[in-house]
Amino acid sequence: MDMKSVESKWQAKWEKSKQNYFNKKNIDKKLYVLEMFSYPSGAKLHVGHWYNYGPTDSYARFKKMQGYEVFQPMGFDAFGLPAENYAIKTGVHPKKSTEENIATMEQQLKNMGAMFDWSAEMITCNEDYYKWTQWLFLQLYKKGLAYRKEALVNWCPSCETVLANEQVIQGECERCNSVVLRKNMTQWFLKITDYAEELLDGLDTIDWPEKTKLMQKNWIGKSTGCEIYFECETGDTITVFTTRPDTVFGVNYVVLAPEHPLVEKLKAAHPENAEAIDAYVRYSAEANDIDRLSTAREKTGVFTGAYATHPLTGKQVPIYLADYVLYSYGTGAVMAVAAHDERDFAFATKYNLPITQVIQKRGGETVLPFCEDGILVNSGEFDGLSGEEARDAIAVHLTKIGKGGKKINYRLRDWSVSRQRYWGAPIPMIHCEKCGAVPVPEKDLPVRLPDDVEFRPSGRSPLAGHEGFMNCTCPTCGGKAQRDPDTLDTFVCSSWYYLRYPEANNSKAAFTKEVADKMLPVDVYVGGSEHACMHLLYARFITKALRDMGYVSFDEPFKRLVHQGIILGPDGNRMSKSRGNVVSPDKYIEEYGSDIFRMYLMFGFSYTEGGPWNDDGIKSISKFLDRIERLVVKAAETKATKADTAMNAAEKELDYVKNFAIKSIVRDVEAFSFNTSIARLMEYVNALQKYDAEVAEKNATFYNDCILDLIKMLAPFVPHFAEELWEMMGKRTSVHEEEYPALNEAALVKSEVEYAVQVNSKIKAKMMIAENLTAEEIQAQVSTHPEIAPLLEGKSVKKCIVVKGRLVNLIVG
RNA sequence: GCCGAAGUGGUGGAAUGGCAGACGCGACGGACUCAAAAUCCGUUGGUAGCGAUACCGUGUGGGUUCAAGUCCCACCUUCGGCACCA
Repeated sequence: MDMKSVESKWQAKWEKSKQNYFNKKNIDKKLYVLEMFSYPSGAKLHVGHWYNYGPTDSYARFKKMQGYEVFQPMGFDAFGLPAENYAIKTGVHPKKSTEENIATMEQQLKNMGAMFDWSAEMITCNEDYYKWTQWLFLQLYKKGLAYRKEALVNWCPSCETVLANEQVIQGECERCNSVVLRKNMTQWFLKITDYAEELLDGLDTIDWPEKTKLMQKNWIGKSTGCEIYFECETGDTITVFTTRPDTVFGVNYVVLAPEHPLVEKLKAAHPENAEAIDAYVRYSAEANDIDRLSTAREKTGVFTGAYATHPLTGKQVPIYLADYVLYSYGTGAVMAVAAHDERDFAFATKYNLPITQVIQKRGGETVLPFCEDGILVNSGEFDGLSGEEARDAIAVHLTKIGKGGKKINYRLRDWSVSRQRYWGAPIPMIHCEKCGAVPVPEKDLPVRLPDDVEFRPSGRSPLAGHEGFMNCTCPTCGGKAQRDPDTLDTFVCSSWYYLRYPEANNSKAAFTKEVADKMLPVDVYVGGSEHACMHLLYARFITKALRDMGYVSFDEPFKRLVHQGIILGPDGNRMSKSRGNVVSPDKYIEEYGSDIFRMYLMFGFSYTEGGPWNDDGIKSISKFLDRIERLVVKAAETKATKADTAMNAAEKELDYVKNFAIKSIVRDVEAFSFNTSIARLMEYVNALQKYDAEVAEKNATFYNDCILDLIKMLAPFVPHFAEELWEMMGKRTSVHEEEYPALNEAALVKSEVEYAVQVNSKIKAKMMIAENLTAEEIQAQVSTHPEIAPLLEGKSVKKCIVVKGRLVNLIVG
């Protein structure tokens, strides 16, 4: 078959019939199947896109044949750094390169033959989309979930620009390899930490890979502990957070992060140490990511000269600064228990500080640092308690005396969304000298991204240099004001796009509650696991925030999540241009067509595992389809050679294989186990060939139905090929509008089943045994088997295990 | 360092605690052909044997069980995530 012409023929028909468009009339049967939309950074689809979209489309097509009204849209996540970097390198405007890439990719996606509803397409860099991204930001601002604060950003001193975290590769700028510094800048943040607890709890309600849920759980990083107040000699209170209040009697010193606000006061109180303190603060501020990431980095610190009072013992403990304490976590201060914390131990050893043991190992010698749970010693009234008892008792005691209490901390940080970049949605805020930060009124959206901007790095946001953009009037006081020169992180664009698809063309609203509550959540979401702690977390947060603002009624955006694996280069490494192991789908599409390419992707790999690319498998799929074609061509000409009577043995066998395949495929496709589904199809084709070759007098009606069922079963996997065969069989409709073949359980019941017969757990024989026998009858029958009987002679059967339909195990002695 | 996943023939990969290797690829043998391609049929985990068959076999070592690739313990290797989170 000439696959290329067959494919374009059917693609044209589908486009004309609009049969892949979602039909709102059937909304009560909706199934929202979504693949992560693509990022048009390269000009063409790569194998990864194909592997995500091809098999998932087969899933969607399969569900459609099962009677669901499938909604499967596609769009482009079109803002972002690669287009801008490309522009900086080549001078081509990001808008131009993005539009060209999208045009190419759209065509390639159409050539794939997926049942995307192109009427719902949207592109995040278009005004009619980013207008609503800006609207979303304003709603978050109104709700108090967007705020501005000074924060550290990645700064490339050579490019003179801020870098996103993803642009920092092992501490270096991805473009010029300069060592990235950290710099304080005022940034917009979204308050995702408000939802930390709910984001954690919600994980129990969704059908996601356990691995991904665990990654999110660790990322959110809940830890339960205690806050404890240490009175400082300056009269200030140093609050520390600890998960080990049971070790509080072992505190040897208190450590502040170098950025801690109290540092200035301590310096003033101890001018003799000011110089050393200043030097240390400077030292840690200059530490770059490479040093920071080094696991072997030695602990450093400096004594402030000041002391704090231990809340329970009243003892004076020295206050240190050390950058192994992070200002951004907990309270930015810790109590150091050298005997029971590895870091504190290392620090105390280095600076010759005392080490006080307060926990004893249960049964065994305590080797310091001892960081596990044990029995309390040297802890006054708490001596003898176990770790768990002591943590509770000490927390209760601290609360009673007003020196602290229980506290929960999360590692999750608020989401920084300001990007000092050009190719993104402008942040819809105005800065007025009189009124401060003022939101752009919704009626003035979108805040348009101007085209004529110098986007080459200059040390500030590209938009800041565009006077026409920057200068505006304050919506509150009418005075002169300036726009925010930053753009939104592209993850903001992708945090809500699934809400937009069902109403992609709504010009009055981002989406409506009425439609969203019916169409969402997304039933099955398929994409790479690399988004586990970014996009997938942000989207959950935004959904919950929108729910709290009353815009939707559901809690989670993606009910079920599936990650496809990664297709590696033929050498087993990740595909990369520098390795030269990139496999381009195009030449295979050219040679074999998209159906064969898709089926190979589904058959050659375990979907969630992926693996190295290999050319051999694709030829075998091509041959498989050739065999089917020959079978169907012949069947289309087959005339009845036998009266339409009851099935004979050969027909029963064929019917069995067919129904077995149906049953297996229904289960396996649901589990995204495409390779086994196709294996069952191959078995069915083998059985059809056998029947065709061996049975001279065919039951033509039966055989014809078998062939039609085969085509229906092929349809989700090779959609164009199946349409062509369907037409060959004289059909004038689309096979994709057919119902999936129904399972006939009765066909799977066999009168005799093969049992494996074991004696003392070793297989000795195989035997056909009637289906309806009791365990006793089976044992009796097995014992007469010529291979088995001699083995039982003179011995007694002590036990007989019968596994219905599978095996018999005789234990003899 | 911590957390997680995975290790199965020459190869891609299958196996609700119940016949390991489904279905393919490759290889070997055969049919068709002047020949080749294509197609069709057969064999194909290893070792020993003409053979029936026997023994061994799912990273390594233990264990639980009538029965373990699957469950438990320890270890090795690879991959992924986090990384001074108190």
